[in-house]
Amino acid sequence: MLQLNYIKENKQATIDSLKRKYFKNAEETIETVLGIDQKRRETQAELDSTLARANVLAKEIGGLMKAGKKEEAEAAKAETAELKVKSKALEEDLKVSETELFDIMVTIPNLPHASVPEGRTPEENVNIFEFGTIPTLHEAALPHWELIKQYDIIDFDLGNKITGAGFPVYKGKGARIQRAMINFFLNEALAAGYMEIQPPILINKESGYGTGQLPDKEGQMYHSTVDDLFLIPTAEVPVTNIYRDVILTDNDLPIKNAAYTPCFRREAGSWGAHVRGLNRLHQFDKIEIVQIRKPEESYQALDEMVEHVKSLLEKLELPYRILRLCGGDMGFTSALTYDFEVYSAAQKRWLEVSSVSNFESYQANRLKLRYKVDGKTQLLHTLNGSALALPRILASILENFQTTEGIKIPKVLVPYCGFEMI
RNA sequence: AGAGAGAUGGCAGAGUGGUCGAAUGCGGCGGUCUUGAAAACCGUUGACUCGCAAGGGUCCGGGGGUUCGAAUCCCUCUCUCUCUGCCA
Repeated sequence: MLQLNYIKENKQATIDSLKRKYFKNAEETIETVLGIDQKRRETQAELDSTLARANVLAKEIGGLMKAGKKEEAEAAKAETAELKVKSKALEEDLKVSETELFDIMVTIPNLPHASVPEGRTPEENVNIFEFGTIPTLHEAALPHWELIKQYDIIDFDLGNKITGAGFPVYKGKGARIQRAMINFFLNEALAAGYMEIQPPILINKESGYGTGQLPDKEGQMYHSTVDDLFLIPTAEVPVTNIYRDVILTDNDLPIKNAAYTPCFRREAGSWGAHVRGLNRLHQFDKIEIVQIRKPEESYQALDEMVEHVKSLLEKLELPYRILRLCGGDMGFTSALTYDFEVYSAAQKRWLEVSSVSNFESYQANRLKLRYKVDGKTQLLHTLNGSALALPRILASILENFQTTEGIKIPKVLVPYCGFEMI
């Protein structure tokens, strides 16, 4: 959620920024917000003075009763009765204004950082970095969904039998390479100064609201209705919510957490050739890195996270590129996002394997995540990124490293796997 | 799942109708003392919100009620703990 004070003080800049994110009706929305806020404050001022008067009277009545001045006490009582009716009505009004305001505020996306490129569609994202060379494969090279069958390492039919589409079963070397990647990614995060966290993978509603999955994106999460809990779509949710309703001190900062979890996404309405095999799943594994920083340090932290993800992909010897997302393609809550894409040689496609974002104070405002500076509380900045999501990394390893003799394992993973070839 | 107990500030823990945003202890911060530290002592220390300010309002798990007045009484919901049962 944006900060109301910022909007008040930077009305035109807010509107202009929202347009860069292709937010519809920016002017009207901001006007409405300011109008409701104005009314809200007027109502509150009146309510406060009504209550103040009632408080004074209540104290007086106590004194009058003790002094035995019954008549005066009764007169005061009559006045409080009136005040009570008035304050009740004002409270109702205030509640209405607050609800209206909140309902609009949650529909307003975060404002893009100055460096976010103009643009509406994924084609307008800006390629800012490329690494590695795209491998030339032998003639009989196959896409990963054929390779996994040939080597019998991932079984979609079996997953289908046990659960349903999008829940693969990893077998033998398939399972072992998964475990190897998890350990590799976690160890790299540890070496980069992140503290490892093992969070719950079911979350309650409050947590869903905290990071913005609720109220809108309810349909994307699996819901356990008996207990009203949701399966996490990403470790970002439980890890960031550790810091919900928290006031940190200087000594606590910076916070750098890394967590491996399975992730669950219903992804309603997605189908087609682009989602074959490992390209899109209902359950997958991911290592997520989360940082909580002081506002003045958050962009430096973002760069640091980008460097971390770069080093992972380079150690895995995968060709990749980094895109700076344009305003129209960026997520609702993000101020600046870098997407990492790995080239998957047999599919001849770039696959998104990581998304690294700075949310500035947008999430923190809803989470009430603050810290103390000079005795004042101030919102912190939250950042997160995948480091990394497993399925598409595995897909590109399988495709890019296939040879006529088998699939080579990237050197860095060999000690973790215990084998060099599939 | 059954029975009981409970939910108060960063933590522990008093408070059972007005003078309570709340004793006390711990922790934190500042200071005295000390070469420095510890100890001791003194002071200070909740959040949100309206207001230029002075100052005001709200918050004792959530919601509702009784009352001139509620942390305190009533209703309700949620959660936690203990015992019993089940279980990795």
